[in-house]
Amino acid sequence: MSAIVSDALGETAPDSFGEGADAERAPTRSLSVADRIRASILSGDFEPGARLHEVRLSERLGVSRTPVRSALQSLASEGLLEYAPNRGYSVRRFLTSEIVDAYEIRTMLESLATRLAAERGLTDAERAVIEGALADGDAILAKEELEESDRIGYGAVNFAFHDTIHAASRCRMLGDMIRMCQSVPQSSHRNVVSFEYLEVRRRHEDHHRIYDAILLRDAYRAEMLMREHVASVKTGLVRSISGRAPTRSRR
Amino acid sequence: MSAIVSDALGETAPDSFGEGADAERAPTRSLSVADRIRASILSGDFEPGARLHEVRLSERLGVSRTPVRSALQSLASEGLLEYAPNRGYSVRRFLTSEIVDAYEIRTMLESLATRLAAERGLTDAERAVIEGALADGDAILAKEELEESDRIGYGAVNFAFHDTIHAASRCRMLGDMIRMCQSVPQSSHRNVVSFEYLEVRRRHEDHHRIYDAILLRDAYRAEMLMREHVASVKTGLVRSISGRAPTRSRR
DNA sequence: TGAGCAAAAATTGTATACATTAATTATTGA
DNA sequence: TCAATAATTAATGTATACAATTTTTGCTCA
Repeated sequence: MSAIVSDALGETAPDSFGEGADAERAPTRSLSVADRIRASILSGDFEPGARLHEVRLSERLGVSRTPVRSALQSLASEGLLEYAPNRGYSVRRFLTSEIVDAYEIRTMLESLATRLAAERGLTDAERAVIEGALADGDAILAKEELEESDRIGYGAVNFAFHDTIHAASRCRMLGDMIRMCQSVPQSSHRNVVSFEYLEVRRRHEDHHRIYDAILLRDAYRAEMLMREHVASVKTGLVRSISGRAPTRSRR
Repeated sequence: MSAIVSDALGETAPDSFGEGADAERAPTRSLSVADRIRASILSGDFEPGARLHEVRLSERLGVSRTPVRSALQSLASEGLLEYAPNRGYSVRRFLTSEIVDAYEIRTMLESLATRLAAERGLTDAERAVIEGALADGDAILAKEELEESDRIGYGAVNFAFHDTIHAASRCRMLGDMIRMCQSVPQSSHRNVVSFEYLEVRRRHEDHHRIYDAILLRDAYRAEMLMREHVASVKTGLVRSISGRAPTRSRR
């Protein structure tokens, strides 16, 4: 992987609860604890719906309940946990419909981010990261077939590409919202849903076209390309959720 | 105003810090305090950028720092406050560009919500609320001119219409995100930016058309109508920000 | 045996004391 | 007089004790 891309990733090792140097660098215990619990949840340490007991977490993490409570509140506001007054926090359950809906939302948000990035232009650093990601992806695909081990590598490429566009939109709120969408299972850019060679190559070609459109400042084309790009991933996901139609949220 | 609409509004009186029956009903102090501080900020009690000292707030509200801290964290995650580690919370400043960007985002989110509402259909109660709002708006506009006192009334109508569509999208995340957009100054549905008769009438006609499209389950037309509807409000806002182009965020 | 209820335990919510960091003021030196 | 720095003040961060609520347990009674 190009050094530029791996730098841009921040490379948070999935140190589930083992206080990585990363977490230790956080300015307060509350933030560090939030990072550690988040990583733990995303790596699947807790079942969906599982309660997170404040005392147990505080003992396990070696801090008092205060920073734990603060961290849990943060994670709930990120959409990772559910909160009920006097009953604490639990890992959020996602209905299939919510996962699909999150893709609908992301389709709109990412295409908007791409339009704004095209309108506002890229910095030199951002161009370098994207070009690195595109080159890395080209290299992975040059083999004409994909191994399971390429999943992580291409996941990083995919993440770097999209994340840099989010940053280039120069709109913090947009980045925050896209991050919320990504806390939904199977919706992270690191997770490449369908991993067949032709699918991945097609999506990588999309990346090239989107980047070209951004460089040419063709905001409308960039927006539409990204919309189709994300929407096609959603379609793939829906198809992969077996044959049955996505279940609708009850009420 | 029709009873149905005013019911649907929940009518949170702007009781800046006076613990309304509403806040008192909250299950925990943290939540009640958050409600009271939020109302206080939105009613303009604090300058943008003003620090919110935990001790002063806790004294003023008659609670300890614990629920105040929890409330401040909530408000920061809503986008109303800014947080810096070891330096506390302050009222978020919005650049003009951020206000405009929030409208761009809302345009996408609200049009998506409208499409989903059309696809998924309305409950009887939702139809009743919207029809009430439309009738109330018709009544206000029947006079062929608007007084300043109509601002609040039409604001309520506007809010009821949009809020019901958000609910009908059956997508909590979408509602949350639209709420984040509305914490941006001048971006609440209650705030009717331009209040000239012809402008308001045009927008109210939009409401009628959007509702028709939803009833007919014409998802694409409903989406596009809402997109244009919100975008036109944005355009009006940009025009009203005097002649100069909206300032771009630095960096 | 099971439903209903009461007591106990466990868990979250709040207050407060202390620790740590940032901001302010005072002091020293040139 | 001003700049740099030390001492002080004030603010936030954390730990812990207590209060209120929820959940569990075990009992009673039909």
